[in-house]
Amino acid sequence: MYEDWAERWRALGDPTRLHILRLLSIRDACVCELVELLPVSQPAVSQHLRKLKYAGFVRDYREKSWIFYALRPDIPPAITQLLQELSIPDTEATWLRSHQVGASCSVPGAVEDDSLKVSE
Amino acid sequence: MYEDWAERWRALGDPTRLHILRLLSIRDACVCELVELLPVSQPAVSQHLRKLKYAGFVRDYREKSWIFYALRPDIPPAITQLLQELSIPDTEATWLRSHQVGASCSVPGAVEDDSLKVSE
DNA sequence: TCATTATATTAGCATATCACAATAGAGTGA
DNA sequence: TCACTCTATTGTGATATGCTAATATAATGA
Repeated sequence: MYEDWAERWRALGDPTRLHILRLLSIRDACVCELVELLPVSQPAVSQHLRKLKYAGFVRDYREKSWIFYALRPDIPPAITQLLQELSIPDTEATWLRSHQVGASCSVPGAVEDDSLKVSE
Repeated sequence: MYEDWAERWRALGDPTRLHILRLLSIRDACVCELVELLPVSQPAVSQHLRKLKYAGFVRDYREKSWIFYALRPDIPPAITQLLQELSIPDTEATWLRSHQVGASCSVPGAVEDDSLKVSE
């Protein structure tokens, strides 16, 4: 009976997933953007996103070549509020706000702009 | 940086610990009372309490032979609120409210009253 | 002090979790 | 269709978690 709730809490119990949620609180992002901003591999990001989706914290939608993830609007306000308390490095917030959605991944025709890259 | 928060969330990510917190939201309880109400062994309860204590959700204090655990008053209201949404079986709530603190454990001089026992 | 009770700790096992590398699947656009 | 990119899945290994049984520690009271 408590297991369902525990599973939801557990989804928040990983630093990488908290990081992802915090990034998504700035704006929707596609997987490849998250991969650029996070210090883990693409499969790791993918699996974290799956857990967050299953737990009901994010939803995904396709747009062109990318699959975007977004915070679900129906997250309990209490949790949203607690997430807001997580600080986020200025570099990351700036990166997300200054990049056009999807513009960071090397898809044909995408803008190449490494000047603001956080990693590497 | 997110690890500290993740650890706190993780403490909530187990059904037995949620159960414990829910019970403590009714009244303080000693370990042996919790052991009676929970379907796990005494060492398991003890270890869960240690995690909850470390995560800052509960405090403990000694009284006579028993060590009581109590919800900490400084839990973020958002979390307290979410905990309130967990239902609790009437049997357990009744048991806790009808028993005198500490009266259920077989200490010399303690009242023997199995009539309201939940388990066995 | 000694026996008893309450709680904590340790040891050991089964399972879950998280990471990466490798691979598979699905769109896109030429 | 083919080549390329993006994302998901699978396999595997290291570590963490949760449980019980056994043991240790601490307080009580005769």
